[in-house]
Amino acid sequence: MGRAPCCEKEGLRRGAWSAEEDQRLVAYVRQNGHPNWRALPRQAGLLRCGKSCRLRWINYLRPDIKRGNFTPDEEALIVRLHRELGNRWSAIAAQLPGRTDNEIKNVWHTHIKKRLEDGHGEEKKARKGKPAAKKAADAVGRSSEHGPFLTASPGLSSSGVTFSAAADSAAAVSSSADNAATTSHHPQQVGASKAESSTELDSGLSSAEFPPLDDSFWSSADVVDMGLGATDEELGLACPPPLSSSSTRDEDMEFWLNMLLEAGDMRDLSVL
DNA sequence: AAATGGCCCAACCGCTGCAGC
DNA sequence: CGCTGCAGCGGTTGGGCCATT
Repeated sequence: MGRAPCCEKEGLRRGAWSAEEDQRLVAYVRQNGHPNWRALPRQAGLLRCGKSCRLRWINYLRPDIKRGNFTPDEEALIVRLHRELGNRWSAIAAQLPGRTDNEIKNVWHTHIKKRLEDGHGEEKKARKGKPAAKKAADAVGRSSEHGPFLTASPGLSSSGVTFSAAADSAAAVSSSADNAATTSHHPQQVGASKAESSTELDSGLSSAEFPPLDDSFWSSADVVDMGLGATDEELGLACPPPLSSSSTRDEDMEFWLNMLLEAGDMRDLSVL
């Protein structure tokens, strides 16, 4: 036993990530992928343990993360999957494109569980259930305060679904078919968030030292280069439905469920 | 206007499973 | 076949922010 700690603790930073750290991590992953999380921080010049880097990437910096409120559809799916899978958050997250296990776990504990316990689909009192706009603001606030040069996208759409990662570039690319996360987008909002993000970025960082990522960053080719693994196509998954005003959340959800079903991931589930 | 309480979420901790040797 | 190291997972916590008093 006595397994060695995951990382040498001395001299390593902990706590909230700075914009510079985020940028370093993203830049490094962009160039080299993440074949070895343990070695990554050293190679990337980060004073973090590999675990921390991995978590930050997976839960926050990944380009395909969807942020914002969970839709009723998503929540219903979570409830259903939780009933079947239990606390296997990663398995549940696998059925919710763009959502992380951590996020789902948080939502479960802070919203859904309480509602189920209450028995009537109401969240308690006023504050519970921050207004969507507020939630978005929170995300932005956090992001900008210690945060990610990638602001969590402030462009929270009315559907409550937004798309966070990679301020400029993600916004620019968000309509890309590669981007599994996006389900609805309002260009004007994206534009607004883009402007905000740039401002935050510019004010917080030396652009010379950390030049803004160009729009091509999040393109599929780059993402593949980043070592994120196979593209959806390579994994046997088709791209999500193209965005359109007629595309509904249900359709999107159904699409992904069908894809996963076809891929065999859910063969043993009676979900559908 | 200030104090307090509660909510939310990012991040950490510790354990498990798996692959390589 | 056991050991070791790594990635991944789930539980928990700390701190910021907002609503209420």
